[in-house]
Amino acid sequence: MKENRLVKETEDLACGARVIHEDIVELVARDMPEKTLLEGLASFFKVFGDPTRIAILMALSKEEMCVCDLCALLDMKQSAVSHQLKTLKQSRVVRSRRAGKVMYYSLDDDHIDSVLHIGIQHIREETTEHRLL
Amino acid sequence: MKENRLVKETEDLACGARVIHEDIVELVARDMPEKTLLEGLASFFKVFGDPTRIAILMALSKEEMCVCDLCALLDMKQSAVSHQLKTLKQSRVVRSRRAGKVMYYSLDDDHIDSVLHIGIQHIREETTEHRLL
DNA sequence: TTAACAAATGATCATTTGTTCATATGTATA
DNA sequence: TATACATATGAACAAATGATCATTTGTTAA
Repeated sequence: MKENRLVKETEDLACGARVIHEDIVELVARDMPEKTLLEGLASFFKVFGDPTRIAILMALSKEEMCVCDLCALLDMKQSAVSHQLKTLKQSRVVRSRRAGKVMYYSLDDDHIDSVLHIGIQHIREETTEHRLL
Repeated sequence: MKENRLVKETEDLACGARVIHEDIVELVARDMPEKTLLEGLASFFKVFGDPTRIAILMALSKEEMCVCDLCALLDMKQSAVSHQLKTLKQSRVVRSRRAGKVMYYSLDDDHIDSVLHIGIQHIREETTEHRLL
């Protein structure tokens, strides 16, 4: 039976599941990124997962802006904006520069803009597909 | 005073903040995406903000895989994997196809792979910069 | 139809997250 | 130095999230 070559009954896995395609699992396992990279990626993207932060990023993708201007633009408390900017900065998504009392924020590098635009493209194509189907 | 042209003292904003660069705020406000798009983007990216889901996506970026193989690869309970796959599918990040009892999952489109790779690039350059500074 | 199994789902619970309030820093200027 | 202002930060709390357990749904083959 050639099926036996592919199917391995392993009741003793921690997850309690059987492996159906042992070969593929091993192949994929071989070049899975390290846990550190997976976590790094997750916390990088997590930052994009909030509407307020996305709004901030879209704004900064147009212009460098200071905290209180962002407050006005988003109609949000200064504290809330500052907290979010801190999150964004810690993840190196945004950089800041001081000019007297004013702190100016801008996107850290071009990757940020790229990520945003791919997201927008993905969403637009989704809604387009709906029309086609 | 030319400063007065730029500075507008608006104590009556909901956010209680003053606008320092009124012109920039208005400029940026003009082509801010709609709230719907901002929320769409956020929930799209939110999906990338978890190590387990990133692991699943990295795996699927190599090979189409079924649920129990993912369980084995990630050493996770079938239920946990299924729940995450549901999340991924609802956000149209992943698609599924049934073959008998087995459900095969794969990335929804090329955007997903692009997003992942930009993330990886961003992280790599970060660590490179550290060495240079 | 029944047994076996792959996958999905609902409820639960500990943990994380985002906002708010109150307050603290840091900077410029009177 | 004292005051005003731009921003940052800590504590608190409601809301969202992810894993787990138990159970259900859907599919195949005996």
